[in-house]
Amino acid sequence: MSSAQPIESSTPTGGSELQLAKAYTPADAETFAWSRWRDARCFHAEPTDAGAPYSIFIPPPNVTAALHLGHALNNTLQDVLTRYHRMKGMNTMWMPGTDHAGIATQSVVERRLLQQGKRRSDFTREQFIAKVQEWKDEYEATILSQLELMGASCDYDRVRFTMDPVCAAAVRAAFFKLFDDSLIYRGKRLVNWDPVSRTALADDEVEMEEVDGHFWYLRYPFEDGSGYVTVATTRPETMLGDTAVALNPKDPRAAAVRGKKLCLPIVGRVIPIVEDDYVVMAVEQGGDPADTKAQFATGFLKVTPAHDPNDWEIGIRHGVAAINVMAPDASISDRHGWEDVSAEARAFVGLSREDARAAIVAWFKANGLLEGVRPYRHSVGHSYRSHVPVEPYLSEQWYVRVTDDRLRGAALRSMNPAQRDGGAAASATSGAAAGAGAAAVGDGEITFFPPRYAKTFQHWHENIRDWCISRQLWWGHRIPVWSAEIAASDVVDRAAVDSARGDLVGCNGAWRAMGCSEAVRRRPDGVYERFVCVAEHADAVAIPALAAAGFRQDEDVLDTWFSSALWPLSTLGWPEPARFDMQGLLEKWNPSAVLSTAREIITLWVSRMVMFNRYFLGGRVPFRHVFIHAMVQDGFGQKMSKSLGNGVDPRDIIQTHGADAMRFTLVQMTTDTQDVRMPVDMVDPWSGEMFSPRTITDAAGYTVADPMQVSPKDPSKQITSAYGAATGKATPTVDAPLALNTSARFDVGRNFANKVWNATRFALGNLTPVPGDASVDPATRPLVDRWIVARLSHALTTYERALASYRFNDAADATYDFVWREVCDWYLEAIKPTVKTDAAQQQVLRTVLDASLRLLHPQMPFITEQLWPAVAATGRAGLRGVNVPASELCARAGWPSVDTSAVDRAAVATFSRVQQLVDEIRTLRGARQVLPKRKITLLAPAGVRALVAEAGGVVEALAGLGEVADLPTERPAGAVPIAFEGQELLLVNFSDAVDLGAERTRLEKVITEKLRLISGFEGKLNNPGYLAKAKPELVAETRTLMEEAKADLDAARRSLDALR
RNA sequence: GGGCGCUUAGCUCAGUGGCAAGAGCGCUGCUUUUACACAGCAGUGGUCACUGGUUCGAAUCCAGUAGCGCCCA
Repeated sequence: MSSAQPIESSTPTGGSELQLAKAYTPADAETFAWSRWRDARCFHAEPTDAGAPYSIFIPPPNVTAALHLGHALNNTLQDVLTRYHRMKGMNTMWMPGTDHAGIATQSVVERRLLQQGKRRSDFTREQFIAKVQEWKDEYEATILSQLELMGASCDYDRVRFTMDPVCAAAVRAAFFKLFDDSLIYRGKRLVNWDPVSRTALADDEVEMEEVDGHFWYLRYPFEDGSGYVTVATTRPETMLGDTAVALNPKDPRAAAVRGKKLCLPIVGRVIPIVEDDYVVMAVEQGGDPADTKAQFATGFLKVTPAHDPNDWEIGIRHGVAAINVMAPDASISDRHGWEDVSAEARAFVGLSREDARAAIVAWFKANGLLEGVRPYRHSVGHSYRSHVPVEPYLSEQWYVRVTDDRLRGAALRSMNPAQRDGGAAASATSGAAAGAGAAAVGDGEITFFPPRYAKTFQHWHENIRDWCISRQLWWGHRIPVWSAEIAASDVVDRAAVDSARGDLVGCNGAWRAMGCSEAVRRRPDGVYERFVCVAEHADAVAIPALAAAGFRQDEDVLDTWFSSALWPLSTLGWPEPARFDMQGLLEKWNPSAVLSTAREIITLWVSRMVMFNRYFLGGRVPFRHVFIHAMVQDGFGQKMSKSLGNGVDPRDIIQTHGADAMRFTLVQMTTDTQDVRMPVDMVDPWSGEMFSPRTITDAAGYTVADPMQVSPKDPSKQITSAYGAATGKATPTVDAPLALNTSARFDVGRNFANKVWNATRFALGNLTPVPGDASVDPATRPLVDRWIVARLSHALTTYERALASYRFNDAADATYDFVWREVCDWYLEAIKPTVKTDAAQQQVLRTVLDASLRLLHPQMPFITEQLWPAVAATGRAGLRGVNVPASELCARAGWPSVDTSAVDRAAVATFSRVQQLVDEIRTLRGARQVLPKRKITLLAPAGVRALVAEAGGVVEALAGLGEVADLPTERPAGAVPIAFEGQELLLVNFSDAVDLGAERTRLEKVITEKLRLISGFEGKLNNPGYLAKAKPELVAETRTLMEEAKADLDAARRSLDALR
């Protein structure tokens, strides 16, 4: 710590209080707290530590970029849970780490290389991976430092990366077992193919561009010569691969063509007519006239499963073949699956797709089968790399058979039965297992918060498709399979392989003896192929042997989610903990307590973790709760993104508001009903002040900050917005510096932190350092002390209940209301006159303060840790029935508790009356603008005076009373009446002269309000249905309220009369 | 196209059948009362998106309409 450290303690024997700076400076607390936490290693957990296990696996952030506000939110919530349970005494471990994010990371690195004029193909695989590795190292370090800045209490000794050796071992083991259990197979799939770079692209690497194209109307004759149908297409060159024509079953012509066959022109292939809902009907047949597609459609759709994703789906639904007519360079080819090449069709083989399009259109025209051409503007996917149109291309990929009951069924059975719809469907999907009747390990153990997300999970699994796990990338876990073509004579069980119709058939050969798993298949072209999956421990022996035998390793890597799916296993050392010195972790911390994540990832990640964890760990679920948190959007309901320049960097917020302020605000805004809008403000680089930027609408219709802004302090000074910088529409310069994004929302947290700081400062100034006496019994204390102890208990209970059901905003509000509204506004104000001289009251204050810091710690760890030693230096906290066990560190302190014996419910009720009385008097003071210094006199009946007496000076102090006396028989001149519990009280001496006009206005307002109330009550009480059916105590309560309101009304009327 | 949500004060959001609809920010007035002006006290502000229904009673439950968002296809 620097000399700016705001805490300076005097000599212990000096007896004087500690000195704190007037304003809270977050940066000091952040440095101070981390130095203590690090020294104590207090976030490290060992399986042998005491306490029931509580663990959380961080959703590993991608190493593509620094953490954004969404990460800040999710990690704050996880940290709140982690710190809370640690304080509860559980054996708490929060596993940190990062994800290699295959496609995303490779893309950003390739994009950066492209700026230097280089491509992936300029490097060897090893060189390129080294480049990506550099990027990863940089961002992994950034991310971990961000987690620390935010105060995340991860077990940093256990940081994992999805491609480090521990995780890689798990990937190898998992793949091997799935392969060996025949849950992995080869399948076909359409990928986004770039014919120039000859690579597959991820969906987000495809850029949609508007293109001026055409619809060609082609005639396909019926096989029986009875005429033709006309199909419309934007891509006539694909017709060589047509295997059906589809129309909508609702089309009026459907019955007439049902069962008929068509003869595909040029090729001569006979193809069926199928009926499918997907087909857009032409306007004439009942299609939507407002739908552009319907305007262009004929109602007949050519189906080319191998060259169009929608046609692929139709092909699967109707069982028609997929015929690939193109080579990887997108030229027409008869060597990639097209076998029925007619003599006429042979002329097109070898043409580029562009030439083929022209030639085919010409052929249809020449043969009188071209019905027409219409211009059509539509969007076409282009490669972000080569900028040519992307070709949907059929290719062979590796799949996991997640539709198997051992995976899909297990995931469904893991659901809490109370959250799962449809008992019948449930037992049907459990298949054979349902017959056994007994629930297996892990069944029914996963509960979603909020519950509605269980539906997403269930629906996903009921409609799940097999999972394509291969990716044509270099960055990732390489698929551990070697393959080679083999002679038919080498196939041992040829009959079984032949009857498997292309599927892999496991076998026991020489490779299995070497520790590998082996399978053989017969390809459609009749060639036999052997696949060998190598287990990691067999690498040294098997790989050289495979290479020598002519086998080649698969070039592809695994989908990123394959290693992510193993996260709860791999990070704990599965399958060989001893190999990495990680014994005991898996048993202790898997299953974890909760997975906290965003909803978009339920299908990609949550589902797969459940399937894998259950499959590899004997049915165990990876986590018992799934908490889905809200999304943070900008002030216009738009996603925060780099390109819109509306993102808020957590590091900027930490700098301007402090980490605790950011955390508190994020926790408080996390409700479970809806997403949260965060209006984005900017920091003026010229003045340092926050302001709301001018906005414009961009081309895509988004509301964004104007690229150039002016300083709110000095309109002659220019500012560049993040949107301007992100889009290149403005460039930050010395004369127009970049403004940081921030949000005024975080002021709430900053103000609260400052309040906590100053409340503590006040308390420290009033606490005489003593050993502390925990035997002080709250029951012997004055009303206000008994009240605050009861309210502490209430706050703790509310907080605990809220966290138990992941209602974070309720938890934050509980702390805010208790600390600010109750401790600061009432308790501290109430004890000001007495606390300095009352040692027992000091013990109450010390204890309330100590417990408050503990209560606040999970959400505001830094400020509480910094204040902790100062409070401890005043003496041992604790009261009879209020337990706050001593601790060196707030982060390791026990969670406070209040025994029911120390909770005085009567005190709460009485104090609530005191608050009402004070409020009434204050309202009048406010209305009459009575100066705070002026002491006024209250004239009240005996019952009210007794209440004032019981409050022990609190009413006098908070309402500014100088004297309390009995009501005189005659109303004194200048007395102003107020209503309290249906009685009339008088206030006198509050002003030198009564303003009659103002007084009349006030009373008339009171009368109007009371009349409104009374009419509401009367309406109810005159309603026979209400009297008959509502709960009796409710009716009685209404009557009481009615009586009070009437008394108040009468009093106000009398006062008004008196003024006349 | 299918699914899941949302619409409450100027703004951001609570409030899942019962007192008179709440909080924070903003705004207005007063107060620099030695914890805090990043504050205190008081106040202003709402046809609970719309239409219908159930109920003694609806912001809350049901149905429909409109708008917005997300996921899947």
